[in-house]
Amino acid sequence: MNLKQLADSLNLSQTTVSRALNGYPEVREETRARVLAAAKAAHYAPNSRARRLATGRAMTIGHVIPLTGQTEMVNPIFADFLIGAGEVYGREGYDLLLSMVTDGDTEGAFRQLAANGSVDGIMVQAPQAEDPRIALLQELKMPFLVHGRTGDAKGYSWLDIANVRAFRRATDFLLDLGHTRIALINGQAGFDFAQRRLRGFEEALAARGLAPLPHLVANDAMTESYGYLSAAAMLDGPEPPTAFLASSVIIAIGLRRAAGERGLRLGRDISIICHDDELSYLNNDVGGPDFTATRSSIRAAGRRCAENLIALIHDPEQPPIQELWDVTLTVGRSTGPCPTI
Amino acid sequence: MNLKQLADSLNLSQTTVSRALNGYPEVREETRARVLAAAKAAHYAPNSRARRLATGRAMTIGHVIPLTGQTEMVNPIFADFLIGAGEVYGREGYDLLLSMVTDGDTEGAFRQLAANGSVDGIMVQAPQAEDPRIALLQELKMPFLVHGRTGDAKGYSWLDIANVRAFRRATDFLLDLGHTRIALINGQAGFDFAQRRLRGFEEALAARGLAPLPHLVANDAMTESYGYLSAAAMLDGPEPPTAFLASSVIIAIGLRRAAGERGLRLGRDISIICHDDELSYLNNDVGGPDFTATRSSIRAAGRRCAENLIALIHDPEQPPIQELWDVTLTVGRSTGPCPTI
DNA sequence: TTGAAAGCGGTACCAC
DNA sequence: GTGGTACCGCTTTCAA
Repeated sequence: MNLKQLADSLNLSQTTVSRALNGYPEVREETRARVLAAAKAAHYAPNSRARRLATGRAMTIGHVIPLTGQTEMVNPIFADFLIGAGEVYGREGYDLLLSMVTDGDTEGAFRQLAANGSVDGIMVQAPQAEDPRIALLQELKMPFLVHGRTGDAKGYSWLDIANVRAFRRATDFLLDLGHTRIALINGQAGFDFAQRRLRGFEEALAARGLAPLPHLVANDAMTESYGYLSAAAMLDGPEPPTAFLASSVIIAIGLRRAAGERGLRLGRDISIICHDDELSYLNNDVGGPDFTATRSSIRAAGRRCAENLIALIHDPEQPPIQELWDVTLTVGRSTGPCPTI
Repeated sequence: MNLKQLADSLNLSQTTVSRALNGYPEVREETRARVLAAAKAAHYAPNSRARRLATGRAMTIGHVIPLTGQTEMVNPIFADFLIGAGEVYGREGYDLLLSMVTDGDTEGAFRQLAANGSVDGIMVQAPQAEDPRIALLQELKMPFLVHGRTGDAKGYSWLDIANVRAFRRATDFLLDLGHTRIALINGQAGFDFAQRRLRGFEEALAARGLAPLPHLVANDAMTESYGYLSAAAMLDGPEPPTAFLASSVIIAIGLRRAAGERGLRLGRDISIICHDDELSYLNNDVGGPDFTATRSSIRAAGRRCAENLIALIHDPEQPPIQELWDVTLTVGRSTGPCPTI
């Protein structure tokens, strides 16, 4: 059943039926009711391909995932962000186009999406401190929103958390408890967020005349085994840390395993503050059951990014959206307070 | 730049240019070369919206993710399967449409996708033993492929692993080591895979005159905390298990933590066999660094499912594709052999 | 080997 | 309020 057939069956023109279906005001209410009833009865649904061609809009938003080696996006974060964004897209009538780039040619993928008009906008995740994707998307005049920022965060739209502030505060918290040997298990150094988190860490230490201990700072792709291995090495090495600051839940899972194996109980023998990217979450026990809090905050981040990207698509001329989220420091959710030294 | 403009600039018809670009044989090679060169120079890319309308194909495959409560798909598996499938789709010129269903109305989502023609096929994941999605998609005449099976696996296409065999073999392995108190940390009982895995477990035990110990069998959504809590309870309770059979890496992560906290070393004090869904993986230490093996096998599953779904879309009349993957039992990858009793 | 023209199924402008 | 009709940009007969 297509529009023409529906219109014929009602003895109306396609125009009128289309207007009735799309809520245009100039249709008589009685007519609209008839049309709606007939459409429902016939299980009519407008062909999205035709509609897209006619309107010139793809009603689709692209998420492009680079799959090259280390830089690859980490699982839990990736999935939950996607889910949050997907919820909003669905609600707003947009489809989510997920594009995997395996050959490292993200640039080509963007150009392709722009040239063949299959998306109305693109979500950019995990920006590097200097990220060529920004300039490219600007050149392509493709609406986009970045989750996170580059070092120079001017002239484009992004949503990010206040990484420096979050890590300064978390470090302060641990310092207040008397810790002096605090380890920072950070993400890969190229990512902007990792640089900002390090800065927050350094600033808090500097304010008390301290500096990061080189053997207690690690950078790598945020995985469980990285958390485990780096924590194990630090705990077994000289001058082991008395507290950890983990850059992600996934790291903290490994970290928690290393601590557990050594009989160190969280919140008593050792402090772990886990930051979770995104809407933000900071605690000392890596979340309650199933990381529910973390997962839902990441989803919330996905939702807010999606909402803002859609706003940008609807009005590309608006000034850049730039929103900084502050982090909530939640402590002792299930393991009690962090230990003092 | 569209086809008409490109054709005009070459003093050719749209027809010829289209044919040249799409590799039709009746174009003179010289003409084709001219067209190709001009298209490249002009950065021409056919408008996908127009092409989809004209061909009647969406060149898109839908993955529908239900987000209702417990049944929700577990993160790592979800993401890696998606990545594997996405690789293949991209290579074959298909887009991946990801649709989140938040209100529980998966049926409505399927009907919508079918009616408005925005996908050419649908990938179905995590089927229940009896799953209404199968009949619905058949009724809608929408090509689909199921990763996993229902209890009655007839009349539709699926790829699945040999769950019964895998769990029988894993249980046998543990029994051969002398274990008698083996715990099974399984997925939710409604899922077909959980039922088959239980069956394999039971069969292996029965062959030696044993039966599952009720206090050592657990069913729930496969999460880290579920693995942790159920293992902790069993280890601290009466008649603790000497070996675990975990239904997923994510469970095994939690399980490993519980063991670690109690000073039990894997492969020495306790045996853990972790099964990973999908293409399949079975070992005693939950995979090497970063679960690389597990993740890549799940991706491989995604790839194979995608390839088969595309084959099905290209020829919907072919007999159902039904493929059973056998599992490899890998032991002692990094922690040595499993302990004998 | 090439071209003219009729779709594909909607949307939206312009009359009435 | 309703209808006629010209697109949207490409594919695909059918003719030449």
